[in-house]
Amino acid sequence: MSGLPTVTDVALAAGVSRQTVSNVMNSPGIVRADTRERVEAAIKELGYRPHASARRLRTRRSSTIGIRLDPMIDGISGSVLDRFLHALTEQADAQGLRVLLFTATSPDDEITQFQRLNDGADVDGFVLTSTFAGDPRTQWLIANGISFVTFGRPWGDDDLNDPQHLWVDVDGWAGLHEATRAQQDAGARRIAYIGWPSPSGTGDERRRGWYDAMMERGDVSAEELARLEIVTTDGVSQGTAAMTELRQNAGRLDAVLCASDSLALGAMIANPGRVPVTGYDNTPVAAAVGLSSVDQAVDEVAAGVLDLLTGEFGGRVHGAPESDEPRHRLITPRLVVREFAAIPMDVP
Amino acid sequence: MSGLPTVTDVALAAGVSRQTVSNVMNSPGIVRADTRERVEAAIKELGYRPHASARRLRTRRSSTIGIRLDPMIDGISGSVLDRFLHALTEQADAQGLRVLLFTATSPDDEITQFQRLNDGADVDGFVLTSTFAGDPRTQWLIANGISFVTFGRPWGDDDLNDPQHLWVDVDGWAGLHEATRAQQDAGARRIAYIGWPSPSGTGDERRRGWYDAMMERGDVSAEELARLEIVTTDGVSQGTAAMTELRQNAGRLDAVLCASDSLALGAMIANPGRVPVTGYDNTPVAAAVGLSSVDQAVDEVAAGVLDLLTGEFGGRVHGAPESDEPRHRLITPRLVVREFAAIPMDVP
DNA sequence: TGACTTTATTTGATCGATCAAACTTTTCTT
DNA sequence: AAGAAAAGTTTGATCGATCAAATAAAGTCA
Repeated sequence: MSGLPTVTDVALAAGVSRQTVSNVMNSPGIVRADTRERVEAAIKELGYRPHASARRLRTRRSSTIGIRLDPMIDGISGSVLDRFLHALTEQADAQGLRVLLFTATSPDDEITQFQRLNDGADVDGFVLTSTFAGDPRTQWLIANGISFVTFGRPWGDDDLNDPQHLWVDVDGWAGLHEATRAQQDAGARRIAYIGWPSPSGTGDERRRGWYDAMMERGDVSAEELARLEIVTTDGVSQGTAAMTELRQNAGRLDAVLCASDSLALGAMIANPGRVPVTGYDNTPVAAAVGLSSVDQAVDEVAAGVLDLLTGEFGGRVHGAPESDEPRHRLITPRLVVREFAAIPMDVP
Repeated sequence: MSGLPTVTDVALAAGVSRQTVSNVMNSPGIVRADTRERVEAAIKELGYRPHASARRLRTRRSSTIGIRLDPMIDGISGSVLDRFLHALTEQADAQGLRVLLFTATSPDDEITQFQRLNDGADVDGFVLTSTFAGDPRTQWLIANGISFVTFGRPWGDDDLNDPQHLWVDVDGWAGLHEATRAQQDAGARRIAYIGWPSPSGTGDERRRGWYDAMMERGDVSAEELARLEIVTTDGVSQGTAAMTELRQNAGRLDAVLCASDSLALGAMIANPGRVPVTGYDNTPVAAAVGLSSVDQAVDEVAAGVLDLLTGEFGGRVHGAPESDEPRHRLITPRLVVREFAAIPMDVP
């Protein structure tokens, strides 16, 4: 025994066979108690650690999940995915799963990577983020029978209930509905919304949350509501511009809700009246400047992803399709309320 | 051939032996050109992909590097490590290396993970972040002959030139020196510095950059300089407090430099005089609010790390110790100057 | 007790690739 | 052109674990 100890070494030391050692590690139940203890002692004694690659070669599974690390975009909202990655890694670790990162320049390139990692038995499955309508990646994975779970629901028409597409998502509707309610309960009537142009899966959901809550209360007529809504692309300066426009055209404002923290930060900058502003994503920026925000609860998302991936359907996408356990999780976000602290700022 | 094609399948198809196929992939030089083409055609034809785990079992190397994903701290500065991770993954991918994530609850736990991943042939080496004085991790890795590179120089007394400790770091001194110079060139004389308590490896470096630049110019006496310096722990509100204190006790302020973007953001909040504030890390927050900041150039850091890891010394830490190629890289950061945009804000 | 299960353990084969050494072909010497 | 050296290719063994099937031990029942 020159290098690290192997099963054979342990078997020899414990006076049993290789297979028994293997059984102690993988199916302890079928080994008699006293034998098991002897083997466990030998394992400890020799400091034995199973050779992961050898095991993978034989079992054809790697206990590793692959996830693509998206390129950094603006940075503010990008941190949500980073936080998700943290949560995922932490929880995967706790289950003995490893997380392998990779990058890709396009969806097609990403598919190439899927193939490479899957064929090499590098990973057992994938976690996808940033899904979009007509996403070729999910189609390819399904066609090739590779396990995966998406963070983000499928936005295609009839994909939502595709039994082969497991997904976890955050209920943006509920998030904005709650945020709107919170402002209403605090006495606000005229609550504006700065959102993204349609069609945008997530954006439309969030907008609807605000819209429904407003309509339910009925404080504002439908026509007035239209004046309280502004559509713009994401970004801090866009938020500032939108807020300026609202102040000029929307009449009195009791509160402003935004589709993202970037927009919210921008809105705060042009907010001398100190109207309460609420963002979305609860990014570090929101925490730093004391901005209320809707928190996506990445921990719960990560838990859901792993649950689906390793659960009844997870080992293999095609496993046990007859069961009727739900194939997705819709997480309700949490509203984080912060004092309207060191803000507002003045436009120079 | 039921499953995926193997070397044997390719060999059969190309009319050569397994080993020749293997040679085509690993040492193309020793295979005759026409044979090689035939094999390559067969590989393409069959869509053959080598089985990563099998290869690892045999070669005892994995082409994978492990990196611990630090727990999220405050979030603002934490994004530097996330950006580094992005850069590392991207560049590792380009070199055919994979990045495996893991988490740990303490340095000792991290060492346990090192052992597990190393023994299982899961990784060839590690990238460490957030090193500190007397770090047990580097000692353990050196003692066990495991390859690693740290992002962050060793802070122990005589470790800096330890030939077994490869490291890459950003020259904080140069960063603050340049930032100070930039303000001086713009006409500023009385430049304050908000930093961290000593001893702090990185913090002390940065402070010294400011201090040296101030002394070189000689606009301010040493006693006055002491009044222009404030020491505090990191955080947005600490930055606000420090700025308030400076305004009360330090006399006229022409500019303020901070050890972090968190402090800088805080400083800006208590900055009605619109004194130029410069942060450190060039985080998304700095970009969003239009704050000048020192950029750590994570791309260069990542390149340096990979270079050291895969280079002459990288394959094995103990490899070729007789060469005199430098065993570390000191990256010069870049000052990112931004207009003092939508800020300042007023304290309510 | 002896035949018959059930439970526990062992043996031989295998996963897919590469290493090391043997072997064959080509190229170089003189 | 014969013999030596170099280049190219093939064969058998091996990495460390698990699977599948065979064997041994323990427990059950008439």
